[in-house]
Amino acid sequence: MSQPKISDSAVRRLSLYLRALRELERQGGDLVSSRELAHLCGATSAQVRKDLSLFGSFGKRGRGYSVGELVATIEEILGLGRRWRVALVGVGKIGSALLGYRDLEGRGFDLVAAFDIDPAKVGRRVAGVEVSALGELERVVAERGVEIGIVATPPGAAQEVAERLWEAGVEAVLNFAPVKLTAPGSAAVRTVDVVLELEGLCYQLSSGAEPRERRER
Amino acid sequence: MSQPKISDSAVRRLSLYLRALRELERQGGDLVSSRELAHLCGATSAQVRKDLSLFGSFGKRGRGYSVGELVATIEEILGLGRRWRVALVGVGKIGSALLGYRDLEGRGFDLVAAFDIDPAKVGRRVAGVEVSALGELERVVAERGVEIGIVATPPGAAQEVAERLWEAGVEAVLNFAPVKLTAPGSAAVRTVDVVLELEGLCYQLSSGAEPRERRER
DNA sequence: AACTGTGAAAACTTTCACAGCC
DNA sequence: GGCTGTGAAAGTTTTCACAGTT
Repeated sequence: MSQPKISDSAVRRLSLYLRALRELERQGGDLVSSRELAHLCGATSAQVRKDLSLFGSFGKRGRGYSVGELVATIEEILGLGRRWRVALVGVGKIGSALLGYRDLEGRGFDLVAAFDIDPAKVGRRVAGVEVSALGELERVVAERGVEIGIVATPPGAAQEVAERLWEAGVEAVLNFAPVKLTAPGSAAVRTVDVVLELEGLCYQLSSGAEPRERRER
Repeated sequence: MSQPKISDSAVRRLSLYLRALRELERQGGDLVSSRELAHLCGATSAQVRKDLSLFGSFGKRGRGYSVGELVATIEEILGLGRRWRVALVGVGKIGSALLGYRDLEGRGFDLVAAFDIDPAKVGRRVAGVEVSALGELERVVAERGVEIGIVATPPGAAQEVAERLWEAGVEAVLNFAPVKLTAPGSAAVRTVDVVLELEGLCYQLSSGAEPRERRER
């Protein structure tokens, strides 16, 4: 499965659908229409159907989609049918907040290692994860089979840390440092930048541009 | 200024350009070509020129763009020619990390209030900001002229908190809770969701889809 | 009647390629 | 020669609208 190459925004929407579907499942929902699901996610029904139809026909005409099946299908599409091993580099404020974010586990992500350059932090346990010395990165990443790295270092260190992660075999990096990471061809990178998001909000406030509404008649 | 309505991704790129330009400015850079700037931001030179040309002609043919002028121009476009007053709701792990994130101030955002429902936290100062009771939200937001709200509450409380912020006159919300916020027409909302980003990385890892590279010959 | 799946159309975004200027 | 600014072309994403299914 997962053949078609889909856009970044389609991947984002699939994640949103998944989140809504799990909530429906929890509430005992059985069937859901594209209209309902769209409403829950701020999309349109046509968009929902199109996104899903790229991967197959999962709905029942006249009735809708089975919530349970759709959860399983989207998990499969996104590669979430298994658990992922994650390592965190940089146990500062954001890093600690992430270590304490128990939701990750519930969503299939196991934080199996944490690193910091500060000797005062090394050896401590933060939210159940032992902090290792930065020098141990390569060894620990290999030993624990880390697949995803989270970079939460100061900006000046981020590129180097990311390179060490790639070198050590980590193919995906989630970056919280406000810098552009230059990655080798095959690696996946996403950056979360709070200032950038705030600036986007300012633009909307200043330009008076309504955020284009998606309405469903 | 700021007349043309530009896409969300264009706004994001402008923020990225700005970040790179400030760094260039700090290093004493004087002129920059669209090629260089693109390289620093992971865009293409044509994209940079197009983005900027939507707002006017700021470059000098044959030479490039003045770094200083461009910083000022993009700040103007994004509405960053002034300071913005921000309030945080939810002083948990993420909330505390944000309060401690001194970079916000350097980028024009003043954290002027923080709220929490937990009486044990109310009255404390976190990173120089006093935590107020949630019940005081309306009063404090009005008194301090808050313009942007950050929602860092548990998911169940996020919609209600956001509604109170909108009611109190806050027109922009940055949401860290993993839920879709339903906003009144004119309000601007952005959501930061770590799990969603991780899921996006998993898709790339599993599908083996190379993240389309942007190369400049 | 209700709803999916999907081609076709529309809208939007990015890239190309080159005239014009320094 | 090097670089911007920009129409036109190419590419991508979203929306429409309806045939087909239960």
